Amino acid sequence: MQVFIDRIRAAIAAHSGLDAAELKIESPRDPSLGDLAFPCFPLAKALRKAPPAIAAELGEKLTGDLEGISVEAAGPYLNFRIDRGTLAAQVLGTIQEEGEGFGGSDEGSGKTVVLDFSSPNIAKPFHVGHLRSTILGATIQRLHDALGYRTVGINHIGDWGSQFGKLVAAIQRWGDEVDLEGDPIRSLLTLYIRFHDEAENDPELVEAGRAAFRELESGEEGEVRATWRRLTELSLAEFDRIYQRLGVSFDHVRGEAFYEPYLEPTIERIRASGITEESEGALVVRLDEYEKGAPPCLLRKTDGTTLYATRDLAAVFHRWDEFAFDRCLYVVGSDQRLHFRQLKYVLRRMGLDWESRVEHVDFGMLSLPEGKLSTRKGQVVFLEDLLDRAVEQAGAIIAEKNPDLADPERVAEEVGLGAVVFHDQKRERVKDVVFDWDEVLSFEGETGPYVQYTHARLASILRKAVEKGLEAAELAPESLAGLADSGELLLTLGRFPTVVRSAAAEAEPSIVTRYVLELAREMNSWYANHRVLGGDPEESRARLALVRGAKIVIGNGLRLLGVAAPEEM
RNA sequence: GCGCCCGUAGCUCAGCUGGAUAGAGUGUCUGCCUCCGGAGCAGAAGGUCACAGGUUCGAAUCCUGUCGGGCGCACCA
Repeated sequence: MQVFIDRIRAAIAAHSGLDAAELKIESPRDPSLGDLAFPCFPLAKALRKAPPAIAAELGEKLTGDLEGISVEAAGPYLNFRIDRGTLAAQVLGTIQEEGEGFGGSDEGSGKTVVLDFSSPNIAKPFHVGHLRSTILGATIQRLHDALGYRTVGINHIGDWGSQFGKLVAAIQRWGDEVDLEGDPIRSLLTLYIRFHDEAENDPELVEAGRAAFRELESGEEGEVRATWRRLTELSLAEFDRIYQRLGVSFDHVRGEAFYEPYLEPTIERIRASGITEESEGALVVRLDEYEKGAPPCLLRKTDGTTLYATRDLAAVFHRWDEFAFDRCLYVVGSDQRLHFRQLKYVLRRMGLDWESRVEHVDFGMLSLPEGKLSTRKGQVVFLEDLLDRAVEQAGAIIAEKNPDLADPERVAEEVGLGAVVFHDQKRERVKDVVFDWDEVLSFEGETGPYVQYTHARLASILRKAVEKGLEAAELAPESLAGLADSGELLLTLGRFPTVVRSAAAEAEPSIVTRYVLELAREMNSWYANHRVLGGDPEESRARLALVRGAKIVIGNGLRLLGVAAPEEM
C-alpha cells in the first residue's frame, strides 16, 4: 500500500516542487471516488490559484506518469485509483511473502523500549482493575517487538512501602488466626482490613506498623524481613497462575524492593544536582516552576524512610543506566498522572535530556455500576471469576453450535479469554470504563469472538479448497483480475502495516482492535456476497488468494492483541 | 479552591491528528439457512458532534470561556 502512496507523492512532488514527504495523501470519503486522494488546498497559497484549477492541471500532468494508477480531478481533490490486478498482486504478494511477519518491519532495529506494566501489589487480590495494565502493556510490547525494537518488559511489583509494615504487624498479632499458606491472598486481605479497622483506636498498632517498615527498610535480616519474603513468594505464585493463563510474560520481575540498594545513591544523585531542599523536615524537590501549583516531589520523609516517588526515581535511573532506552513506557492508570508528571519534572530539573523518552501510558479508571472498586467493601470482580465465566459461556455456545468440535475445552478457553482480552482493548486507553458483565461476556457484534469466528470461517474455506484440490491463484496482476470488485478489502488489508506502526507509536492497542473489527466486518460481508468455491475455477483461485491473505492479516492482528486465532470454533 | 482528562445516535464507541454527504456495534423494527459455518449477512429508524464565542478557504477535530462527569492535589502506593 505504502508503495502506491510513495509513488503518488513522488509524482506530485516532481510536478509541484513540493517536498514529497510532506504531501498528505488520504482516503476519499466515498470509495467510489477513488482509492487515494490528494487535497490541493495547501498548494493554493503558493501557486496563487484556486484549488480546483490546481487539481485539474496537476491531474493532466500526472496522467501517464503513474503506471497502474489512474488519476482524476474532482473539484479541489485529485483522486487516484489503483488497477485492481496490480493492487491485488502487490498487497496479497506482500502478505504471502511476509506471512506472520506481515504488519511488522525493522524500523525499530537498534532501538530499545522499556515497558513497565501490570505491576500488581503483593498481598492484594488480582481483580479486573489490574487487567488493563497487564493486557495493554503486553500488547504494546508485542507491537514494538513486531517493529523490530528490542523490548524489555518489567513487572514492577508493589512489594515495598509502609503497607508491608502494617501487614507484618498484623501477622505478628493475628497471624495464627488465618490460613496463610492455604489461602494467602484472602488471609492477607483479611489481616489488612482488620489492621485498618483496629488502627483507628489503637495508636500502639499504628506504631508497630511503622516500626516494622523502618526495620524492613533498615535492611536488617530479622523476623520482619523473613515474614515479608514469605508474603512476596506466596503472592507471586498466585499472580503467575494468572499470567500463564493470559499468556503474559515478563523479561524482568522486579519489585520495588529490587531498587532498595539504589535508593540512597539515587537520593545522592539528585541532591548532587543541587535541586533538593529541606521542607518541614522532609527532603523535597520543588516543581512549581513547570506547573502552577504543582506539589513538590518528596524524596524522604521526616522519619527518614523513602516514598513511592523515591523508588520510582531509583527505578528510572536504573533502567536508563542499564538499557539506555529510546522509550520508557509506564502503563499505569490515569490516577497516577500527577505522579509521573512529577517524576519527569525532577528529571527535567536535573537537566537530563532523556526525560522526554519517559512516557506515562495512562489508561482510564475502571468502576462498577455500584461505584468505585473497593476490595475492602467487597466491591470487586476477581479476574479469575470473570475468566471462568467467560470460558464457561464459550463452552456452552460451542456445545450448542459446534458439538463435534475436536478440542472444545481448549477452544472455549481461547474464545472466552479472547472475549475478555479483546474487550479491554476495544476503546481508547484514556476512556474510563464502567464494568458491565453483559458487555464483557457478549460474543456478538464488535467482540473478540466475532473476529475469531471470521478467522475460523476463512480457515474453513481454505480447508475445503484443499479437499477439492483447488489452489490459490498465482499472485500476478493478470491472474488476480477477478478481484476487480474487491478493491476496498484489498485496500484495508494493505493498510495493516500503517495500523501497527501508529498503534505502537501512540501506544494505543485500540487502533489494532478497531482495525481488526473493520476487516472482519468487511470480510464477513464479502464472503456473504462472493462464493469462493464452486464457481468459475479461475475466479475461485483468485478469491482463494484473497481469503488466504485476509486470514493471515486477521490472525496477525489477533495475535498482536494477545487473542488466539482458532482454526475452528 | 487549583491542576489534568473526558463529553459525538436511546446505550457503548469510531472519526485516519484541519478536508468531500459525521460512521460502526448494540437496542427497536423488517428480511435472509435445499447455497463455502446464522458467534453471520442485508435493510429501516435514530445527530443542535454538551453549550457560547474565536482562529481560516474549510472545525466533531485547534484556541478561550461556561456547564456536566472522572481523576488527582507533601510525609499512602
